[in-house]
Amino acid sequence: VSLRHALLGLLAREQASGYELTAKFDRLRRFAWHASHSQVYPELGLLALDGLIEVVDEGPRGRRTYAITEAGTAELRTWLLSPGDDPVVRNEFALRLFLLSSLGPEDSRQLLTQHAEQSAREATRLRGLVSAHDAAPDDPPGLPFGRFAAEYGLRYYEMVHEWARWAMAQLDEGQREGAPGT
Amino acid sequence: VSLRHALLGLLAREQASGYELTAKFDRLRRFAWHASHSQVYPELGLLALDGLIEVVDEGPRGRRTYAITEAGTAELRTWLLSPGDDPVVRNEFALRLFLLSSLGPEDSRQLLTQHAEQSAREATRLRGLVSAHDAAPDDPPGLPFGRFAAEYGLRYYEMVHEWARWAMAQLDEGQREGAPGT
DNA sequence: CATCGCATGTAATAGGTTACATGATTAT
DNA sequence: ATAATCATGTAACCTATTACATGCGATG
Repeated sequence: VSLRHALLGLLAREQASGYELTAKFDRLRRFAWHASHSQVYPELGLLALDGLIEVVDEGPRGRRTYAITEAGTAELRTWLLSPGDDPVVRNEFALRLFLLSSLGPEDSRQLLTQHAEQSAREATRLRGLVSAHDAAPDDPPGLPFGRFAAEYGLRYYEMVHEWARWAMAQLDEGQREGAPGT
Repeated sequence: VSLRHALLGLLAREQASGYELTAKFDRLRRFAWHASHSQVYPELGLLALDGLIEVVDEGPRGRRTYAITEAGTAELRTWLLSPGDDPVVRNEFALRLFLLSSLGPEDSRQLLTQHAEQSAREATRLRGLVSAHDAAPDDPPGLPFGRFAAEYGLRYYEMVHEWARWAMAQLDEGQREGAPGT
């Protein structure tokens, strides 16, 4: 049940309302996790019942700001430091990359080109955010999710880009010989 | 509904039974997708009903081997070549990495060390498989999921490893100054 | 005073995991 | 014989998405 721990982790950084947490998930979605508000609100209620978080402020339109409690911090720490069984990743983008060799070489090349461009765009976007941040480390805004996370995202998309270019080169080579190694 | 397309993609490479497809998902799980047999078998039934796959062989203990049909190939191609909306990734490993700055610097360093080692191990394992494959490209076995996929996995874990080392260096630097930039 | 964004909630449906259940073949 | 692996299926439960529903507060 990672949603619990994701919420605890977000609240450990800073207190927030369900609405804000939902927005944070929107920025996490391309890298690690996602949850919609219909999942967030009930789970916040349960976490509060369990004493892992608490309401620390009530604002304008029914807004409740939650903060992590000591018990919550302990629970989060335990989870983060526990080994964690072998990872299960769900990544439709990667799935498409893996299945691409089911296509003919022309289709594959088209797809790879598309993915190479897409990942390059993402990388460029993140590079911009990162260098803006490094120039003026404005603590709250700017970066999607903290400096470490941004660096991770940047390196991830750079990696995908390089991989796609490599794969295209492989295709070209295969073309000139025989079977294009699956 | 990506399960359908994942199954179509796997069957496009080669015909297989539900049992074999389930095993393939086990090898895909750390990179792209997963499904258990209780999901696979019913979905194969539906795909067959829709004429996207068909039974081409019946073996020993009720074993049915499926193959993709022309309609299935067309459907897969359409899906693969369609742009695909912005990716949603679910990756508990990455989630842990992102939340790590919620911890104190000592805990963070411990976690990063752990992750650096884990990703190094994975990278080494894949590097072994890849070079064995490149030496003797035995088509069916050896690689977890094809040469392109193995390369992707390898580069992914190398990237995570480098990132973890970079993050640790950042921590050290932050230590010597003030706040460790989130 | 109208529209947009903030803010929360619930219900219906779909997707996915775990547990239960069965039995045939192969290897030891 | 016995155990391990192959092979499928279903039921119960949990997780997650989409749709429905409501209303306050700020901005133009």
